[in-house]
Amino acid sequence: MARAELLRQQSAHVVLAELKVACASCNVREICQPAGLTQEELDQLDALVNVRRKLRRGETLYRAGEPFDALYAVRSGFFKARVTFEDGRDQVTGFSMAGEILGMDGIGHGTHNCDAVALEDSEVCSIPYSRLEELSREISSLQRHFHKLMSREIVRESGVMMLLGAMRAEERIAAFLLNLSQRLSARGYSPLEFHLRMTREEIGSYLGLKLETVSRAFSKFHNDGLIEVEQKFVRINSIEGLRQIYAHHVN
Amino acid sequence: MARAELLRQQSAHVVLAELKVACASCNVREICQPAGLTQEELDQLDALVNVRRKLRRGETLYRAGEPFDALYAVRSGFFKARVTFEDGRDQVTGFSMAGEILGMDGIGHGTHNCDAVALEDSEVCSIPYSRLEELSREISSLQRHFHKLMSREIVRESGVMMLLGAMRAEERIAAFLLNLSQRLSARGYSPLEFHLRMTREEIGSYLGLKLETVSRAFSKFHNDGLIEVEQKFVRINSIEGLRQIYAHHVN
DNA sequence: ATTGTGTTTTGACGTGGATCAAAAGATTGG
DNA sequence: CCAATCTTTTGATCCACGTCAAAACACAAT
Repeated sequence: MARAELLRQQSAHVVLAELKVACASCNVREICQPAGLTQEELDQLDALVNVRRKLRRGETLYRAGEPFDALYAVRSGFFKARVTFEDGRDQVTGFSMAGEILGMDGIGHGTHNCDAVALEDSEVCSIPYSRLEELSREISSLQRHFHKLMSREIVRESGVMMLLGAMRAEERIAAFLLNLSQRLSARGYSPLEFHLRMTREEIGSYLGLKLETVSRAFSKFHNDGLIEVEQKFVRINSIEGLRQIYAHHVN
Repeated sequence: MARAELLRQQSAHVVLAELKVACASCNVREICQPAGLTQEELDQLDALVNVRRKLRRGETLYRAGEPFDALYAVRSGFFKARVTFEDGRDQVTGFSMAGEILGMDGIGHGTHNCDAVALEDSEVCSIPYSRLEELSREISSLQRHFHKLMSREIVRESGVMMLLGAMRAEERIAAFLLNLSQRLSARGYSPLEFHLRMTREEIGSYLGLKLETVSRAFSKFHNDGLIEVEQKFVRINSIEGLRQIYAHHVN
């Protein structure tokens, strides 16, 4: 139901986009819809977020080391952020879904710090950074909004540090599922049924685990009646059960 | 991203306090100076960073959940950032030395996300956040500087995620020592001899290890002739040797 | 100095998750 | 459709680090 509603909004948006009414009607809320903007400010924002880019599954939006000049709002699709070591191994540092912002790691040093890879066919709006800076000097609610986004990314990462540093395998995976569920829910999708866009190996990389461990945890949760898993499809039977694993921690 | 890059990023906290002319008397040695400020702008910055606060060892600068209203520039001393679970366990998410900024995690939700605890007698300058926002709307170089600070904190944390997710105990500890060495060096202290301000347990918490593992790694490095350790005092005999451990990685 | 408390080291042992291996599904391309 | 490749599952074994324990050591208060 919620999903159908969102899809309806998305298709309506495509039509409107051609009429240059992008941000106000876009389901991407992260940066493009701070509250309390005047019509004029909304128009300025629309002008800011102008360039669209489509990516096929597997394509990279940007790579570590490339010059940074824009943030990206994910309009549709799913991305992973990845850092690669010299020896070829890589670590996934985050996943981004529609309505989230990519690229804030590049501001600090003027070059991207990681690769952003589309895990399915995706579309992004690019937000030229220099113009975002200008506009946020004029529109204080945009400024505040942008600062909150950056800060929340800091908080998100310190959450992952806790996952990695203080929790055991099953707790990490329960936390991962709950987090995904909550983010999907916040965007109008079902919090209880969804498709994983990433492989077990990518989940493992993100959580500091091996793919076999991820697989075993999924099987365990299934046997305990907490979830259904069929390949990439997940149904959560007991949010509360997952919370208990997550909250079990030590003790 | 190259491993050397990771180290650089972890260490690169730039200071807001360095923007402040009155901080000429500050013992913090600036790394870089902001460009293009008029005298009037400098005076405005001067007024911004006004309130000082001294903390004794063990005191908290702020606690998770408290309302956020200011950032803090560490003038002297040493802090840890810590997140506490409901069950009483805590995880150290970072260490801050003189010349670094604390509190950016609070912007996103208006409340602090972690505790900041002084590990030795320390002094901070507080920077009222609402005035920082105002001023950064007027002074674009301040705005840019602030954004870089936030972004570098994001990058620093993703570096820690890599430590925690992809490296083994001795590699983490070598990386930790190298990072500390580099940050101290950047502030004019010796990169080869320093006092640890935190306990083995706090190092372990930060690195996702137990204190015994930290202690054993120190002993191992000592036996291999890479470092001298006597309680909190550390002398690095071979930066290169530590780098090799750090770069050795699995396989 | 003395006592108490917190920190560090080291040894012995246990275990959670990695590694190795193999087979069963999925997915893609011809 | 089939063949090739990638992904997932599951079992068996291993080992890096955690856990438990004890003693040495540092430091602060008295």
